[in-house]
Amino acid sequence: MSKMITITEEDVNKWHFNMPDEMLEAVSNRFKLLSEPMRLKILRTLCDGERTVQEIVNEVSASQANISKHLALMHDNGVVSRRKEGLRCYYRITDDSIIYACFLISKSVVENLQDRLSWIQKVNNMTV
Amino acid sequence: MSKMITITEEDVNKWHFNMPDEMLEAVSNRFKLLSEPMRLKILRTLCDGERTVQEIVNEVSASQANISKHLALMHDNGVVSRRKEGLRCYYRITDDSIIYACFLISKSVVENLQDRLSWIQKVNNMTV
DNA sequence: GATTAATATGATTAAATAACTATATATTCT
DNA sequence: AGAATATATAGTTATTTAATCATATTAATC
Repeated sequence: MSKMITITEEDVNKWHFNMPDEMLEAVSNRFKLLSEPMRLKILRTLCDGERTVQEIVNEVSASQANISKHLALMHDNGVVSRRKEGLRCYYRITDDSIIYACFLISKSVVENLQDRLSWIQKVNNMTV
Repeated sequence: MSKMITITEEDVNKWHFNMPDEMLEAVSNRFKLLSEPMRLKILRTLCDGERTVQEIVNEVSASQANISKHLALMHDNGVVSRRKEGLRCYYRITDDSIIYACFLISKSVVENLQDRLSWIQKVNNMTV
């Protein structure tokens, strides 16, 4: 049986009833970390397991300084963890819920696009 | 039985293997929408069901112009939908996955905080 | 048709930040 | 010790954007 996660309606109710404003600040901050394509690229790479900075630099083809800053930012916020081994520094995703959230948002974005597409097609059928 | 959602490891694998760079752009954009405390406040309000602009303005105590702009932005991106009725405009969350994602991210943030707290406590026990 | 109410939109300003360049800090190897 | 390698960090610049104020649009009511 494969690893999986289940979210119930109660969970969500708990979320929106108990979430104080200060907490929203922290949550928005976490979302902000996920709102850069470059950081998502890095996370996509790390989905497979830990990687050194150089490996990430090669996979996403960006400057070393840039990647390093993004990793530092995500590390400071607990999104990724690191492990030093000699000269290398291995980064990994701290918590799988990040990836689950990425999946959910992707799904939502795709469904949105599909809705718009089908709407456009309907309009086309009407006017042609 | 309450409504619920389940995400498997295969879903996630599908995500990170099939996600092209252009899609990452769209996903990061969606995350960006969720990265403002004010917009999260609005969404938290909408969790209960549809609300007029005025109702939201009252609940989150911000200016009408500000709320209206945030709603317009989220509407343009398909995060919220709207329904006009006379002078009023009712907004609602388009897709529940948004809320599920909020829940996941909140959970991740809370767990992060707890980890740090327990670490601090360990250090305290050592030095006291 | 003028007035009022609800919502949306333009223009401006201040703050945040991604990318870049150059440089610094380890750590390993000779 | 010194060279080479991997990673991190300042400092700068350009871009984005949230909030605000003023105004415009739209719909209901008198």
